[in-house]
Amino acid sequence: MGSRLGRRLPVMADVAREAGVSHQTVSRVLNDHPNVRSETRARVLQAIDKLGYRRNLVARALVTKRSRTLGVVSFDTTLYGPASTVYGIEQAARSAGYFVSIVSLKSIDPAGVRDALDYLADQGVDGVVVVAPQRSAARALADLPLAIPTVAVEGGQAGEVSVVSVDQVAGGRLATEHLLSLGHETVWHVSGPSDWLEAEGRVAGWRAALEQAGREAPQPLAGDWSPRSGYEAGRSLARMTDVTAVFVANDQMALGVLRAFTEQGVSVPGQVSVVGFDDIPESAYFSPPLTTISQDFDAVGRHSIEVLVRRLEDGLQERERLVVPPAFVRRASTARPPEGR
Amino acid sequence: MGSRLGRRLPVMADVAREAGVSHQTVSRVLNDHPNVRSETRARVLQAIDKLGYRRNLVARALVTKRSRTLGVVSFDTTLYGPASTVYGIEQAARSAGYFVSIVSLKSIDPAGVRDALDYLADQGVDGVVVVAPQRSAARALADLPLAIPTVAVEGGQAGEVSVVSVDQVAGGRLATEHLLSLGHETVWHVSGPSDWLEAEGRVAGWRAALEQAGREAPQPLAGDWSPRSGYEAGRSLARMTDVTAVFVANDQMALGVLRAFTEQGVSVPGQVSVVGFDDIPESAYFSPPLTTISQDFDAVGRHSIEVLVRRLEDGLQERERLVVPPAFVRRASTARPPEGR
DNA sequence: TCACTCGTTGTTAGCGTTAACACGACTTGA
DNA sequence: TCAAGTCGTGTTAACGCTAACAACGAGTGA
Repeated sequence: MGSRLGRRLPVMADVAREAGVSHQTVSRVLNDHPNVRSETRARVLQAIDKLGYRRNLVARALVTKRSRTLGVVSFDTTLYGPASTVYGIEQAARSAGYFVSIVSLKSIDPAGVRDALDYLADQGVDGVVVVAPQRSAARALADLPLAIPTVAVEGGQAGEVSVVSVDQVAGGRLATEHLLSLGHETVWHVSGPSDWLEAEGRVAGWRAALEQAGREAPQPLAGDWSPRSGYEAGRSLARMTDVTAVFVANDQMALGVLRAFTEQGVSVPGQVSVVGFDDIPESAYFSPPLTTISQDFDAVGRHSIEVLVRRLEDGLQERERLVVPPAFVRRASTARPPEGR
Repeated sequence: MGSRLGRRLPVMADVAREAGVSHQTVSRVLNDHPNVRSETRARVLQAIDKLGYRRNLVARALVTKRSRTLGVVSFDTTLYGPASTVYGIEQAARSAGYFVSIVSLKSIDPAGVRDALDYLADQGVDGVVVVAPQRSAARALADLPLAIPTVAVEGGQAGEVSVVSVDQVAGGRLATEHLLSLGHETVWHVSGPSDWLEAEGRVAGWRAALEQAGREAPQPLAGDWSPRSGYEAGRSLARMTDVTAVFVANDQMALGVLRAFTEQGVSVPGQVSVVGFDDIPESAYFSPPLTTISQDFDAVGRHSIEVLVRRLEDGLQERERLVVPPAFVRRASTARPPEGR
């Protein structure tokens, strides 16, 4: 298969010689140029096949100034959300004919984002998707002089970049309205870290739903997305006798909340109802199975590539914003409030 | 910042002109060539800074025939294990000065692996890490005529490729021995899909530990890593009155098992003890917190890059195999067996 | 018949870098 | 003092591809 050791890989000129044409004709065949006689084309293709020739994309990139590589900058791809988004991005990019080069950041300070973009720019990527869920990252992106077409995922409002995101506010609303509709007087909230845009959006949705129903919004408890922080919030909540419904900003923290409630003998959903966010694969098997809000990460990834490719290939200039709606998933962690609590 | 619109990016010749030297001298400065007068070097650096020059890595790759890009082929990076491994790989590669290009496969048939490698080869990667946890993928890899230096993660024995993996057999042993040491008569097993090498290794470790203790190995129940399949296995186990200890091949399935036991009124660890595998971030907050085996995915990722870079830069030819030991994590899902069961 | 167009192919000139070699100015040692 | 290094630098030629243009024969309309 063209790997006879010690021989150098065939180049276009070798194919040309084999087919008895010029290397430019080979190039034309490879690039589907219309003006090539079909007989010639066949001869070239046969030579390509015989020699096991593969076009050198680096040389091609040098002359065309396009590498057909997209960069992805993301924060901790170990987390379910980012991992799923990046997965969606990668699938979409590949099927659009682009390679994907990834940088995943431990901490997402503005300098980190800047460095990552420089790094990718050096590599010669044609465009970049930045998964920038923190406000600071989004701001950094907005302030940067962007030499390369860029799309932000969950990237806030500012700046010139296009943004694709899940409607977090709607998600927070959905969760809260569900609990209110079951008859709960009010809904408590365990939020994500305050500099995360997603956390902010969910808080806003929760607050809006309460306000609309004319209910008082209790002080939210702040977590950091980890089950551990949910557990701590859960211990606090278990001590308060007037809590009957909690909207937790992600499923992992909800797991911690459930754990704390179990330990304290608070029954879910008997005494307290709990709603999570994300719909991770595990949440259907929590005890009890978790009612939650699902985000279509895959769609987010796909859309971000669509937007980017539109800009790259059709030369679209105006900035786009695309919002993916979340979905409500009813399971067993929510019920009507208890009679006498 | 060198981004004055409408002007083309500066190239080496521009820097050379600015500094009053030849472009080759600029190249020497950039590549830390020793024979450059320090005064000249300073002048060049100043010109680089003034023009905001950045070296074109594509042109460089064309002439050096090395792209400083590594490819990663992985199966479903949405799963915690692969995601963490890929994360470790990416970090290690970047700090070794390599870019990382990712292909994540939905299904990992041999043709898929082959295509992914071809695809990356076209892009001009210098080396590849294949996360190949299925036997079929490992076999495909072993059979392939590998034009590019390749390292397999969890890749089995065959072929010429170097392999980095976690010692799954030791993990299975650890889990089983722990349960036996608590006084359980025997240990049941919920395994992963049979074509996964990891599943196979865990089964082998479990079987070996039982054999060594002179116990009968019950028929293992086969799952597919999902909480759902664990739940189903759990329902079967709950019905059998002689089960007091279960080793589940991953934490997600263990979650399903716990859920089934809870539903059937089987108390954990009161009546049945459960051990998982992986130590995902959630498992400390399961009900009860899960005793499990932790795998250092990060170390696996790092080692795979070390092996690859050794081959790339020091020209090492012999194939290496590196095994990372798993660790036992005791939590609250295991206890002595009940008296009269 | 001639001028013109069109389809097909070849020739030449880059893209921006590094490698290889050439060359003069110094040093060094006999 | 001269042959033989070193050092610092410049010149030229690739790397493998595409873009731009040139060339040529065949068809077309006047």
